[in-house]
Amino acid sequence: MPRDPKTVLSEALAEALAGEAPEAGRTAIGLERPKNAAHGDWSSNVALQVAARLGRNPRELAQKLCAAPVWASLADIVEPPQVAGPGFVNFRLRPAAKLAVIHRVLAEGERYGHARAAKPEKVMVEFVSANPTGPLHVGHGRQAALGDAIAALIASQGHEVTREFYYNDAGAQIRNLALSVQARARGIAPGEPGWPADGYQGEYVVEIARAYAAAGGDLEDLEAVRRFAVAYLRREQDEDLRAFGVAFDVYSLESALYAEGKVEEVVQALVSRGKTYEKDGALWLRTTDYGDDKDRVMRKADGSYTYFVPDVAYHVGKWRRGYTRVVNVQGSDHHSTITRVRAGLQALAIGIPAGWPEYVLHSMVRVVRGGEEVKISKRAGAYVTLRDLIDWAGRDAVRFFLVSRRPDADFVFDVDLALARTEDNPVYYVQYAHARISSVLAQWGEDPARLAAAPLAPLALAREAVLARELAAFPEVLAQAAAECAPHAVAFYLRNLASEFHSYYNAERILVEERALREARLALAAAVRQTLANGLRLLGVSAPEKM
RNA sequence: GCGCCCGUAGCUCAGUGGAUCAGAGUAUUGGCCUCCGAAGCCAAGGGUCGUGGGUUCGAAUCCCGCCGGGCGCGCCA
Repeated sequence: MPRDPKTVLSEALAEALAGEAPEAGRTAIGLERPKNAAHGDWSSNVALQVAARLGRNPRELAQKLCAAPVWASLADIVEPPQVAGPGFVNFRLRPAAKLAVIHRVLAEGERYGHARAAKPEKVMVEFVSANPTGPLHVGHGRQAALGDAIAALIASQGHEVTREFYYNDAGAQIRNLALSVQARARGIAPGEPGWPADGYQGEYVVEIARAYAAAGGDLEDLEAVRRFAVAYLRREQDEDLRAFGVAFDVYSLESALYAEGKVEEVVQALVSRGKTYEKDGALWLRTTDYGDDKDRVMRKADGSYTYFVPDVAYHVGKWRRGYTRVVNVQGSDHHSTITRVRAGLQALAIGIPAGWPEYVLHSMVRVVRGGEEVKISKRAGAYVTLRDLIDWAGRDAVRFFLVSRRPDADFVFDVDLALARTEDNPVYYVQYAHARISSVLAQWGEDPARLAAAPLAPLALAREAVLARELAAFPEVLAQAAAECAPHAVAFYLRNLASEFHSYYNAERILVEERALREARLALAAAVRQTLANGLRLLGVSAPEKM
């Protein structure tokens, strides 16, 4: 396998720099793909950076770098570099070097784009973590799609990833749920005498009450009602997640933290470290020492703990389990917890880095239907569930759509668009390219394995070079998306790759008479198909052969 | 009032640790199936990148003010 052009260029550039500007010392060589293809395949701004530091003329330095002797030895890979603009050094790869990626894709297959981490880490992605007080709604769907894709991306870079779901089964809200079910079972409706103050009004509560009665449950036993309701809703949530293609490795329970004494342990540690004080009958944590705008209550006057205390205990557990990188995917309405949890962890001084854990906060999903916004209110019970979305638009479309926007961007999910115009969803566009290529390969009828060695020299068209260039970018797209927890970059990449293929397909025929050209084009198409499939898989979307 | 996030084409959104493009989809208009899948392709029109300053050779991108929107600001979770 030929060496990666980027690495070759980077090393050669470093050598040229050492020759022309030894006083620059060791400098990071920035090499990137120009957005504008007219500027070549690779471009470096190293002359601009170094010149600014040394007080030299950037364009002149760039000229000297271009004239360095090293390029002559790389003549079979790259054309002589060119200076452009204020001092960029631009590279244009030789056609053969550019097309070589096709063989690489076909050789690596499902692994193409994946990387072997120099230092594999134990990574946990915690997401969804919905409390068992109701069905999963659209916001949970966004979180499930995001979290699963982020986990897959990080795993693709060679790290060991665990998907974890944490649920709060110990708080006041669970008690409210139990009281609501009990009330419904007694025939009490919201607003009527006997209805709990913060009761859950959704229809699903009626269903749980009915099921509890059918199972012969004792209405007076609130603890039994609670267990039944939690189990019922957990089962429903699991079914929805399964239908969405999301699976977790570990489920953690808040109640277990109490049962195992982890919460008490953390409180004691904080007290003995002098990070707390008593005031107004409550126990406070000095979170202001760690950037919070005021101290926070840990133990209320009634003796119970506030919600973030078990959360700190939970994260101590994550750290002790060896997760050096933890990504928590949460709605932006929880952003204030970040400071508190990190403050608690820092106050314990057990070696946890200041920025640990990482958080990916996503904005709320606004659902629009019939031109009007559907308010999401769990208490009122009127909201769009994840199950609804899957039923309307299908799993692939929902997952692709929910993951194709930046997490922190506002998000409008137009139900009518998903319902009535499913064919306009970009996911079909990408899948269509995959199916189209599959169809061409089937029509060709020979063994695709042969294509892995097909000579590529016949690929002389500009469009073919563009496709090869796009294919070569895939590994970098994945690496960056994984580092930045930005799966939407993959969705946009796939959209673009599909677009370039459709364009090529319409302009040129693949199954031409001439055998050498035919097989070269088939190899290119097969490489595109493989890359599309690899990208879709990371997003949890299927890559159909027919549709 | 304070904190975090956001403001880019009619609409939905990319690009945002400077230089080398203001872009995609959609909508509108006009073309392309005797030929590998028309769920496709080609083309046109459409934006002083919320606004006013600042830094720089260069700002959608960085800094400050303002306007507009979202989310938080509880001994709720």
